[in-house]
Amino acid sequence: MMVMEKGIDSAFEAVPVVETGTLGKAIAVLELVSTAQTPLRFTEILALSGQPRGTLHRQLSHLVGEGLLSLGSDLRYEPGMRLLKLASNAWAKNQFRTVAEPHLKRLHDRTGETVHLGVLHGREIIYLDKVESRQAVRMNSQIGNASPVYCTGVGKAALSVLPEDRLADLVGQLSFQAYTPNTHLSAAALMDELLAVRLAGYAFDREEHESGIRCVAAPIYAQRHGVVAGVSVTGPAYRVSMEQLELWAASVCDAARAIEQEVDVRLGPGR
Amino acid sequence: MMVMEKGIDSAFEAVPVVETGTLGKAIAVLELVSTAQTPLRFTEILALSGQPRGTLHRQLSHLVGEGLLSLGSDLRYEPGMRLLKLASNAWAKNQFRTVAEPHLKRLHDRTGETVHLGVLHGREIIYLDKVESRQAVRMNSQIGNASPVYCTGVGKAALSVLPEDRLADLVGQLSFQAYTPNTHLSAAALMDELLAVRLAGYAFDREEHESGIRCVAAPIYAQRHGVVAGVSVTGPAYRVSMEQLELWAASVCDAARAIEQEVDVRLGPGR
DNA sequence: AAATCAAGTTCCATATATTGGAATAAATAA
DNA sequence: TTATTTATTCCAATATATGGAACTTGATTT
Repeated sequence: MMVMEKGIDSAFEAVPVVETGTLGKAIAVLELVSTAQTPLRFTEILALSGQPRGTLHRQLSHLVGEGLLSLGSDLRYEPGMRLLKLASNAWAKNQFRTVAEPHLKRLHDRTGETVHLGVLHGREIIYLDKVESRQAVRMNSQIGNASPVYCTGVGKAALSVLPEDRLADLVGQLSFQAYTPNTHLSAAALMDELLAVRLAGYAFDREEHESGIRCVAAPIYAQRHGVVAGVSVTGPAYRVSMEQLELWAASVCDAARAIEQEVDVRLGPGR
Repeated sequence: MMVMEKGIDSAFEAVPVVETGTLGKAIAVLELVSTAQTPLRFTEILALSGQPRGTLHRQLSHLVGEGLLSLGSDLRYEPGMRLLKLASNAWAKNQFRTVAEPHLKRLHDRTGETVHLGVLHGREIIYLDKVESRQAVRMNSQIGNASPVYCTGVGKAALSVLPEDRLADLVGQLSFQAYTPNTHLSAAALMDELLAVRLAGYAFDREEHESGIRCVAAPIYAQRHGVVAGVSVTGPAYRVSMEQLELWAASVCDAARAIEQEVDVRLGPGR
């Protein structure tokens, strides 16, 4: 039943490959409610989840009892505060993030643009940290945010260092969506670009995820820690030319390599 | 078995009052790992959790399978990326936060100091949002962070609007810790101050949680939504005098009342 | 190398919690 | 009021979790 070697699974699989029992079903309900655009009523969840009434009712009451969901007086379920608390802990103590932090700052000092740190989780990139020029818009909006691998700089950088078989697996499971006119829409197109990324050692996002936003990213492969990740420098197209990004590529790669090394030193042999 | 009226439970109880079955036990393990200062090995968790070996092993494997924990190649368990993703969704879509946001910004514009929005969850305050002057230090550190009710401005403000019986319950369960020389250390002392807070309509934090940090806070009681919360303006003692805070109190109260009203309008009758 | 020890994993009969259909109750509308 | 939708509770059947013990694995010592 355990099909993967232990340890390095986290970066590759989000959807359970192992049995997760009743917990898995409960978390599926949690995800459903937490992904919904607006608080849901019992019947709506019933329809979406496909669970039997009695079962769903108990699952929800358990989730509410744990503070993972909250039930308003209007009988609508929405994500609970405990999720924030758990995640806050997770984020604050994350060793990979802690190690990377100063390097992100330095990269930001050099470029003056927004720096992202994202890790590969299943078929998505989850942003772990961000250093922003000024607090222009919402500052936290990005952290914990999940974005597609195939149209973000960090995503393509991360993919470029995956072992061949893992990559094939993952790309096979992707479904492509045209966020902008520049978004890659086929596995073939993506694989083609990954070839170029592997040669250069860094990846661009040429307004593929969001019009008017481009970035340059470099991969971080912390094998021992089972982390496949990436750093990027992002900016608005009107201010940051592709030539500029090209010039920054070296710095981004430096930062990535520095993080990689420090992670290996700090979390590697010692642990 | 259900002892509380439905709907308004979320703000008052964090620890399960209802049975939460196997989910509860799994989440307890998750919390344990996620609260630890450093990634834990199986045996350490075994000792801390008090569960039998076989049981714990399965719980952990389910949590890992769901991406809530991750297991490194060094056989240490640490919080998984999925927590961040779930929380990010929860935060981004939180209606209370969304409604409050512009009011927080306005309050920040008026005062120039850091503005916090925190909600009462069980015996703690969980920070839901923050508007900061400049990105001095870590900007995200505060969101999702849990702080004691008895020594934060937001905490005392929130307590001041709780119904008598709920308040008694909650205060009875507190255990006090001296974060600074100014921290209240007894239920009596806290209740005394709450009396004053109720009269004034706002609360101070006189360097009770962190030396050199003071704030003024006002309560938000969104009954319909089952939310007890608070807004605050926080600053370093060297720059912000108590007199200054006193002057800001009116603005803070205005913001709180505005949020209260808008929540009632937007989430109240319509839903 | 072999032996020892510690840490992690699997096994399986038993106990228990989950399951899910159906009945009930509560809220809302006609 | 009655009708109707929606939420909650009930309970026998069943699947899942439980937990002690056996087993593996890997490191350390003799």
